Amino acid sequence: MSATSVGLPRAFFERDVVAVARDLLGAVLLRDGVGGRIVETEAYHEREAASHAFVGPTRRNRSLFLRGGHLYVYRIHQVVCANVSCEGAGTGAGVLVRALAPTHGLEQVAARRAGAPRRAWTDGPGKLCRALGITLGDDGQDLVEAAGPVRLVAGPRAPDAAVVAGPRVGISKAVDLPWRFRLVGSGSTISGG
DNA sequence: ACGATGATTGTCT
DNA sequence: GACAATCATCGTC
Repeated sequence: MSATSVGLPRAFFERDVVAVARDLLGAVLLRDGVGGRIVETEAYHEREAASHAFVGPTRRNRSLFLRGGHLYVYRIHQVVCANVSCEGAGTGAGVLVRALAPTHGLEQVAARRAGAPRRAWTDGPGKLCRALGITLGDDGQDLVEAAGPVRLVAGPRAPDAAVVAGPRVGISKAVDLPWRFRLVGSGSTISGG
């Protein structure tokens, strides 16, 4: 409920997708006031094979090609995951939000993740979407103009010492790119996950 | 119209 | 750590 909550500007997203993925650590993702601090992200770009945008625009991935700052929500297996589009219009690039630390609307989060231990409430891309109530209906929303229920609020910049970069997980192509970023607490062990 | 394919999660060992 | 569930999307016939 801070009066200083500031939505991230368009220019933040219209940059190299890898830089945005790193800088998104610490930002707060909310849906209807429920959400938390982003602690893990991954960058995807149309020029590498692991990206949904690699094959060019399709009905499903079209949001990735919108100019930076739009939401791309897709379904995989039985789950929904959320990205934020980056770079310019026509370029398929986006940051996958892989994990966050709940800070707002804890009751809602707990209710939606009933049955899961607290540590597993929002530690995966599908889990956090369920916890926040993000659905396919949120696909294509513009986060900068905040016309929809999803908001992305700036946080203090994560110090480099607290950021760990490594290979992305859950993919079979372009596995060597170190485009996964995690925010780790002081004293935390760095494990590949 | 048909078949292969996942940017995952939960469960079992 | 390994493995199956499960279905919309996408390319091909």
